[in-house]
Amino acid sequence: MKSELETLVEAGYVTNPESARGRLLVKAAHLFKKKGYERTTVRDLANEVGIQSGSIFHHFKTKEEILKAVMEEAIRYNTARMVRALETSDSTREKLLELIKCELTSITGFTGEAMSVLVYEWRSLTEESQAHILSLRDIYEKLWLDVLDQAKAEGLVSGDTFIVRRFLTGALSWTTTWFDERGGMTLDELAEQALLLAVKP
Amino acid sequence: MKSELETLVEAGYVTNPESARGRLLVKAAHLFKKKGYERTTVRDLANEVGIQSGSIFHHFKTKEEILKAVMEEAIRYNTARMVRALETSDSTREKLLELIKCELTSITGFTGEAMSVLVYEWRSLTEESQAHILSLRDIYEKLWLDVLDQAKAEGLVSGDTFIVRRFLTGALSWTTTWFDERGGMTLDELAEQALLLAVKP
DNA sequence: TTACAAACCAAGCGCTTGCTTGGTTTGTTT
DNA sequence: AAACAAACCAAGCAAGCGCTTGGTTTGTAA
Repeated sequence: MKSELETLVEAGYVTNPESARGRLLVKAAHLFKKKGYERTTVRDLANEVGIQSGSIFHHFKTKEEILKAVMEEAIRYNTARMVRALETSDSTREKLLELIKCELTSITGFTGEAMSVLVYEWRSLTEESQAHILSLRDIYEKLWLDVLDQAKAEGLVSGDTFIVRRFLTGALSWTTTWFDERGGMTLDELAEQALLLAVKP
Repeated sequence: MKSELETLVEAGYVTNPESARGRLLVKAAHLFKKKGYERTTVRDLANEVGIQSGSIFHHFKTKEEILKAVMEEAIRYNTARMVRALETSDSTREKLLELIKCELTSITGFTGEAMSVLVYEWRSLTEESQAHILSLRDIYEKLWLDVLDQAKAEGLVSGDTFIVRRFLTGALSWTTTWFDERGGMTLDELAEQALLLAVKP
């Protein structure tokens, strides 16, 4: 069976991570998370990929465009994964848990470094790029709010759904700094704990 | 009555914000939050303070030392405030609420910009500075964990206290990106909402 | 084999950066 | 008014930065 990633690549929705451009983006996400965007030079990045620094500009016009691409592809990929997860779950509680799992996976898994960059480095984007990324994030957030509003209507969640979502955003994105699956706790267990932040037992 | 800040200044524990060095730190925190540490040049900072860029190095040996000082003073100040708040509260539930209020105040109030810098810019510190700041943060975190452990012993909190604290850290620190007291919600109301993340109703 | 484009190299330009230097001003103490 | 230190200025250096350039290699398809 074709993986979701393959499907999205073939649709031209995200870059194939095995292409020259894709490998560059993966390494960029890695360095941008590890050292920060500004502290990472194009020479660092070229060295990591194994090419000359000038060759980078065959694939991207500017360094900032690399940062933008790292963020954009991460959002695209994870939005698609969330849409799919919502389709296959029934109850609202289950949908909420799936959203949490999806977000935790996006933070700790394949796109983890890119998601971290998205959170910490958005100030390094030009205003135009910021607006563009923000519009993509709005689509993502709409999925969350719709489910949370449904949960509230069912009495599953109390309190303002905007605030619940914001608390959750912070709590979940912060896991990137401490959670390690090797630490004895699985991601699903962590998701269950996180669900308790939002719903009454 | 003498303010807590004055007391700490006289004890030589933090820098007087009205001194030359103190004003520099306040402006630095402002710029570091607004533009990020790496994107802020010593010329930017000097311009904001109203001096020449070279004059900065009369007060600090390196640019990194400014960043370190911004972080260190913020932690010192807020740790002192937390200790004081715990002294004047009785029940564990009250202590927990006070901790949350303290942290929210540190994030949204006087030291807000510095706390934001602390969260987002620690990678720009040298390893030595990172270790130093971390040791100060450990003292701060110990206060939190002691209260949370007490709360768990009283059945007020369920689940691992480490994880509860980490969820809270993320949720609260994220408020810096969205909370605005002018938005109709007071800080105390927000604190009550945050308390619900940790304790059973 | 030829044709062509994608991918890359080697070299370096122009600019900005953190920081240094030697000297001057300002404020306080005696 | 003398003495001294804290605070600051004016000028610029050395290094590192993003990015450009003209040319070469590699892969692919007819």
